[in-house]
Amino acid sequence: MKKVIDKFRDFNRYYTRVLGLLDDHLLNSPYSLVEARILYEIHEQGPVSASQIMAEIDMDKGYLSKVLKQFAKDGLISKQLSAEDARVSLISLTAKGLKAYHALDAASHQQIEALISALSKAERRQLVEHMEGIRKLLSGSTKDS
Amino acid sequence: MKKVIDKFRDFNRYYTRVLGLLDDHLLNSPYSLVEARILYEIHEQGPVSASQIMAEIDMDKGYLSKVLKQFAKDGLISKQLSAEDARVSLISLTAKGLKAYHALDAASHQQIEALISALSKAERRQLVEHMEGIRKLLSGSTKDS
DNA sequence: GTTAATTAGTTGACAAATTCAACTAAAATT
DNA sequence: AATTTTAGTTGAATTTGTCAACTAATTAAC
Repeated sequence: MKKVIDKFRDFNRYYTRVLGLLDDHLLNSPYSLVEARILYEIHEQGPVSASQIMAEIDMDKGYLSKVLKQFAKDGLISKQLSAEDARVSLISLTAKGLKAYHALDAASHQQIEALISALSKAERRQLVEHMEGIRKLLSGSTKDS
Repeated sequence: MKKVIDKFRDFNRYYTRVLGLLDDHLLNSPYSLVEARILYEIHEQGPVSASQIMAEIDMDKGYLSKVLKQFAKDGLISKQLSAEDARVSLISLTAKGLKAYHALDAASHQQIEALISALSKAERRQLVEHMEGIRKLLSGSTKDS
């Protein structure tokens, strides 16, 4: 009988693969994983600073800066200087950015839908319970470092 | 009340972060994520072909070839031509490779241990049940494409 | 309230990771 | 025997990510 930690690690390998399969699909889009995630955060958090994005997604600030620069160049986002702190720009999605986000969102949604298509209502409820259970058990250990 | 798919996606974002934190720790080692995973597969599957590794980890064969080349150069693996099929080499860990694997394995083990250190026995059992529950519910949908 | 230390973000140079297509050689198919 | 497929390699190119140095603004210290 395997120990808890080994089972945990088995699951991590398994779920890494699930996430990989889901992400693959995203490759029909012109956006990388991180780009998609950044668009998501901007959409989610309304006008948001680069620092706030960094707090959500762990990534190098230099790299983030470059991705945002490209987004701006592509007309996906707009920046507005913060009134309280002139160092920070608050970033929002433009109409074009919102459209890009929606496309990614819809694709991702469909992916998951396909993944759970065979599950009954009860099974879907169980699935979500398992996910929330894991999160509950691990939270406290995964607070922002 | 959020729908199942949205909760699924929430969990994916959450768990991506958990995996990211765990992987971070691995950065004290001289090996990248994929390298660690490849070492794991070689250890797990005994003498194994590059193709078999590719079946487990989804990655470009050219890239895998290069990583394996470097492993060989570093003395972590040895190759032996397959008796049945002269195109394939069967890869094994050398003593040095095994040592490298064990170091990674121990570090990863400790990481998880730290993550669940606050959990009681019952909670750990629940955690594993949730993980196995997810896997059971999703398997069939996640067969090799 | 001027100096020092932090913080937000940018930039360029660089290194690492990944992709891709062309290639060799062996095996399987027709 | 000729063709196609499969395993693996290689080099060139791109993408991705890191790092340190930098500017400008804010906060803390004295």
